[in-house]
Amino acid sequence: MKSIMRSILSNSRGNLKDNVHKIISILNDFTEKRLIVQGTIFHGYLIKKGISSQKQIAVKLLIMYLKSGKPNDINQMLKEFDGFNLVVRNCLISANLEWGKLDEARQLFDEMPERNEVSWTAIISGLLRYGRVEEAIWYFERNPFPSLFSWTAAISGLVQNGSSVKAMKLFVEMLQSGVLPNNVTLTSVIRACGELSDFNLGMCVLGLIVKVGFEHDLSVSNSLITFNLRLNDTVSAMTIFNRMQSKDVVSWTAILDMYVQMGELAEARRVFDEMPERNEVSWSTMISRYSQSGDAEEAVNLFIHMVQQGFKPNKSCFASVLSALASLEASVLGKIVHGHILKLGMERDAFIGSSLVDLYCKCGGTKDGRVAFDSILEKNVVCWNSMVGGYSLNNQLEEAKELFDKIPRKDNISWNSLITGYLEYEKFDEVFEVFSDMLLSGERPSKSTFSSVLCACASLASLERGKNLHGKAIKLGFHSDIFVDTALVDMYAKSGDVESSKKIFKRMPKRNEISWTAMIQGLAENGFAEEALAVFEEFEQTKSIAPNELLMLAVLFACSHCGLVDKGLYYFNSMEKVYHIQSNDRHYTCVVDMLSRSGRLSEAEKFILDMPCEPEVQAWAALLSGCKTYRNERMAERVAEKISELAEKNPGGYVLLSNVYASAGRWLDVLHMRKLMKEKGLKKSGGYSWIEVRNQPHFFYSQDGSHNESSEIYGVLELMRSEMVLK
DNA sequence: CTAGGGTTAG
Repeated sequence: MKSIMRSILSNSRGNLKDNVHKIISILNDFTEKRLIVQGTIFHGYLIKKGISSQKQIAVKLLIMYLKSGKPNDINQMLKEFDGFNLVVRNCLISANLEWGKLDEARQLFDEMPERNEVSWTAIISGLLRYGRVEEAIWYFERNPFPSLFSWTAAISGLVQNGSSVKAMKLFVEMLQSGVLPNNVTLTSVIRACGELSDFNLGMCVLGLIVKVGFEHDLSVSNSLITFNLRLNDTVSAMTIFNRMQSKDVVSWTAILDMYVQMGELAEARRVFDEMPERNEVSWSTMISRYSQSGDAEEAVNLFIHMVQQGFKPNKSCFASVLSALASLEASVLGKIVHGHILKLGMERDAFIGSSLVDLYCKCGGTKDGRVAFDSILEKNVVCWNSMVGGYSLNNQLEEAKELFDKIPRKDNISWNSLITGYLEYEKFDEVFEVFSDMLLSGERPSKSTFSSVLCACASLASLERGKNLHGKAIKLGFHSDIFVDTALVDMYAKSGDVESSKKIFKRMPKRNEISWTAMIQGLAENGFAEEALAVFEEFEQTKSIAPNELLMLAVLFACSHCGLVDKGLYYFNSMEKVYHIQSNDRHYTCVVDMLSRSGRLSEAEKFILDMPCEPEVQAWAALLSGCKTYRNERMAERVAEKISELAEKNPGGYVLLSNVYASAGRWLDVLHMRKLMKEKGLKKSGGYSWIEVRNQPHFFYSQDGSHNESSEIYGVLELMRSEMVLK
């Protein structure tokens, strides 16, 4: 700052024009880098020098303040700059557009006493930037200055909105009206061809490019690289890149993205590290790619490096890093980044807002998430979905439903977010209700819709509904989708129809570790433990997929249920050595259960005591049940002692212990336990069972009430019993 | 007025 002042001062005796140029370039720099504090100090200096109201400088100062995002001072400024209204109003319009205050911008535009080409171009491109295509076209058609600029603004705006067909139509109209494109127009048009994945159209445009003489233009070449990447022609992309006489950051970033597209993230990183020049977009690209491919930590690391090296993150970059922070549930770092965003006035942006909503909700703070949601100015469907998803995630399902009903234009993800919320918290009736609303609304269910709703069927063992959905999925062409098929395998197995489950599993063209887990677990739970292990051996021979924790748990469960203790121990011991999977408490419980069931009680006890992590209460319970079966009362006494210790910490332990005492006939201890539970305000959740008859589940509760037709049911049972006794 | 980078569910 001081050095800038000094250089101005030393020049102050020189040519005034040179000084103005210098001041303007400094102000431009402050504006671009949003250095509002430095800018204000500099403003003070200019006032002192008596040149702050020089026309060009005054406008630049105004733009700097406008871009720094202080909408409340607008009116004051307008009054001060009442000499050159048109320019100032244009600035105001673009500033309002930048803040997303579209209606204010429109009002300002409509009330302008006179308008120039810049005013028209600003309002058209601004509206397009926020997807208000209809309004933009309305203005475009009334534009009295249809210059190359405004044609280009409209075309590029349409492309950015995904309305590439409309953009191409406009381009043809432009050519017909006798206006020739420049390199800027052409880059947008090539992008449109890429969005449409239309090779022939691209070739036509290429002909035009050569004809107009832009084939060696840097921007045009860059967009041609991207066009070829869109069409998966990496060879042509690389050829263009190699033939370019001059390359810039954009070219390098495009090639970086090419390697990502080819699945070579490491190679992309190498390009990134060796690029001759990097800017905030190159950083953004690398950060977002790490975030998208699941390496959130590296994304955040890179972001920190970027800031340390003095790069100013922009909206896209913030959106990417917030998404990475959300998946890491890093609320502390998230709040720091949020602070910076607030300082820059970017929290009103839809992309950043959505990420903030997601971040806070993933960290459990739906209230903070809602604040972030409410501060977004122009909400798109993603913002709504993030908030609905956030409520769903945190079991605030009423809020989720209420907000969902307010979404102006719902998309597939809106429906799925609500459905997964209900599924997660086992509100299965609501899952089906929302699903049928979805069908009624005309929204086509997607693969993830099917996998969620099928999962609800699996949890309810609702075979009829599951079969119905299976039919619908086939009709919609999802019959060989890996997610849908896996859900079907699980649904049929959980509903007891192992044959159908096996049939679907067998004809799956592709399987992932979840598919294999569903099949192995399904077979084991239905009493086909040996077959489950055979499937696991088949899995091992594929060698293409590594098993995960859940798959190994299913395998151990199978071993435990067919008495193959040594095999189970073998698999357990090879988990870390062979498969590099850290065994968790649930795996240990499974092994304890396995040993206890086969009577190897002292081994089980030693195993439990040697565990590197805290054993689950269930592990002790499994051992205790073994003690009971094999009548080892002394060990039972020790284990019960241990369980009651754990019960202090784990409320589930009381329930378990009271059951253990009950089965041992120690009723006094049972009473004691119940009393303790009551004192601690614990309730034993009632067990129940259910069957489904014609899509209608019938519940049977272990405690009160049971079933409202229980007398009839018992009547029939009695009848059947007497029949059986007679024969 | 521009090419390269952005958010949500599974």
